Amino acid sequence: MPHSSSIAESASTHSGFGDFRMTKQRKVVYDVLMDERDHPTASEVFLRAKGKMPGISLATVYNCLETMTQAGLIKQVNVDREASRYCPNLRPHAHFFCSECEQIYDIDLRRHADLEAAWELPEGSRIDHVDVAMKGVCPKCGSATDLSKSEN
Amino acid sequence: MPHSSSIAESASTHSGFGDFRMTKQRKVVYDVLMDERDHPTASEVFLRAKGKMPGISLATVYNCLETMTQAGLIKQVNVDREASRYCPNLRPHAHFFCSECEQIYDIDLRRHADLEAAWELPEGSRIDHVDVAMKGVCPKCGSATDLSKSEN
DNA sequence: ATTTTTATTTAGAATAATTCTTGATCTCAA
DNA sequence: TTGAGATCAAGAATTATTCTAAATAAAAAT
Ligand SMILES: [Mn+2]
Ligand SMILES: [Mn+2]
Ligand SMILES: [Zn+2]
Ligand SMILES: [Zn+2]
Repeated sequence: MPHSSSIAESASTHSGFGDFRMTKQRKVVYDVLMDERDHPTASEVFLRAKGKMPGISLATVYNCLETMTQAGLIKQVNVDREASRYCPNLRPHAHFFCSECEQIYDIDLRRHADLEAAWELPEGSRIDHVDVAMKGVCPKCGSATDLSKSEN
Repeated sequence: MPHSSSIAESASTHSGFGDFRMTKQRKVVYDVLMDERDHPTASEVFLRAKGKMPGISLATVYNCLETMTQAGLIKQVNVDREASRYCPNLRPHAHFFCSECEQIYDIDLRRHADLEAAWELPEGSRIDHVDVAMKGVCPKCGSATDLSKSEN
């Protein structure tokens, strides 16, 4: 048996595809997302990936992010019309976007919380996916802003 | 007293701005959204607006949608990376996107439902806005699909 | 091991939604 | 009426993303 076996090393296992290959490039892109779980954009992933594999191209980064999203290994996260960001956290979670530091934070669902119960869904709707995005100010920026506002 | 007084006829009243003018073009764009509350894109609004005001330009439609969004008269709705759609429904509501008919439906919040309670928000977070988007199949398409699937 | 097939990578061109620029036109208020 | 600021309009520019086509790499078949 060879060395470590992470989720990223088993190929077609996790996808809905019969043929998803965890290539060197895809591994690098996946590792970039796992290294810093800060929801980078494709361009940011590209820059970081070049550190590990100088020859990789932006097109390939886009390809990898696309196929891995399709395969369900990562998630694409959209905030308004900004560039898509990517997230390797597969638990169901919401995203909190701090408008001060422009960081995106993962927000976990409370146990037993029923998301769909809060909504007046028409009878017979089939829900495949629920996307929750919150905007505001994170605790760190909130206290910093409070201080700068009181000193005037 | 002249004719009807809708929300769209009072100018700076509803905005955070000191100077928002409800111009002829903005009224046309607003009325397009009110006429068919189906979340059209900017291009769709443009086509419909030309019916009421042939000389209007796409740039102006974009400008109107932008300023009216800023003013809080309408909402911008984003589904994935697709073109933004626009919605004049100011009540807090979620959006349901049917992947069959590609229609967007407004989903109202149940009374007394507490959206933020479902999430493990870090202490001290300030939430300004919560965005909920659901994807699936609407009742109409759901039953239609069932029939076409069983006849084979 | 060699060939064949298929998937993937890559660079650059193309696309599409949106934003920007600039000058004309309109509106408000002095 | 006149001047300042707001808005409109046409087209250029931007930007994230997708597409294209040829080269490369990996898997399967021989
Ligand atoms: Mn996330
Ligand atoms: Mn709506
Ligand atoms: Zn912050
Ligand atoms: Zn439908």
